[in-house]
Amino acid sequence: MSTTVPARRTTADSGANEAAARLQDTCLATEIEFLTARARAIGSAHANRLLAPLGLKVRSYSVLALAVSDQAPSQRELADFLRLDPSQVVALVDELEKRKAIARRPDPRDRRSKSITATAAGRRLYAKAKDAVSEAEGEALGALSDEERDLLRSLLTRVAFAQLD
Amino acid sequence: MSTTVPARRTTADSGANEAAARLQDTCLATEIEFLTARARAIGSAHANRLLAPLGLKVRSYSVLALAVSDQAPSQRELADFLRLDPSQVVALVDELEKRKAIARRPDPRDRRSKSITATAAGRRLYAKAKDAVSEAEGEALGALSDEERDLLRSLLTRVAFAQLD
DNA sequence: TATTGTTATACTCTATAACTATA
DNA sequence: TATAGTTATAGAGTATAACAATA
Repeated sequence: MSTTVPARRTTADSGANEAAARLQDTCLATEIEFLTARARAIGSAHANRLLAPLGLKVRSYSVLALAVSDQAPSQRELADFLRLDPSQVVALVDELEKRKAIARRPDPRDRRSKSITATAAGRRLYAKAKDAVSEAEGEALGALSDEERDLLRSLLTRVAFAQLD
Repeated sequence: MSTTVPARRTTADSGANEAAARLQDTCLATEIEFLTARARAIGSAHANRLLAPLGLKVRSYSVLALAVSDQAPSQRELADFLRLDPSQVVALVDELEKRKAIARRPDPRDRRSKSITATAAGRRLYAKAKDAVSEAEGEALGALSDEERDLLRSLLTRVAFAQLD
């Protein structure tokens, strides 16, 4: 299948792979910014595909996951943590509330603020969704060993939470 | 500044950081998918901010970077490599061509295809843009040593180019 | 006066289908 | 018949400003 003849395509697939191999020698392909973007595009495509049967996407899944935690975050805290605008969180919370997966509770200590918590149905939904996301992560990280995944996780954690702004 | 009293906010900043610290204990915060998305959001925000004075964003910068390489990629190859739809590449190439930074050249071996190459002005623009992106990468990866950055780069490369689909 | 949640709005990004010209 | 580039369009994601309730 491979050849030393200078770049002559046979099928669409091999052509694309040849081109990708050539372009991997460019400066751009060594930039962590670019690699992160490409890894995320691949990862969220996998996750969205496996979450679709549950009526979720990575963003609504993320809100649900934080609602299931015992932290009872406010919408503002969700927005900061997920790097979303507060107005986007409104829409995501609306959607999950309409599905009876989460509930808004007024915070007695600050009545402007609303704590987001999961319902029993929301916790059941999350259990399935978490399995789907685990499977997606397995697909996306198939090239790495368990130890390498742990290493990647710890490096990314330090980048993702470097300044907590 | 810190206290052992249970979660009582003083300023907006410390409140956000306290919440972020609490939410870092959740399951979601250990998912590589989530960490990758957050790292990318931070990284591209830095890069877009520093590229703005040059009239570029991360996507147009990426097209320019590949045009500057000696690979003379086709638009289809750009789309595959950058994980963009071919119709999006049309708009990006249009924009950079209008600025005289890149040029479309018909491929003599396949007249359907157009090779994308940078002009002299495009190479000068790229030189400045690359500095901006390097600075952005420095800001985003300040928490990591050089060795750790190399390690992160090699792990992400294997994830980003696992199957070359 | 400042902040939380909310609404409205616009802009960017992404995905899809159809068309043309070549192969 | 299939592919590269193009156009058009719709949908998803993102950013901004303004408002009411509360601090």
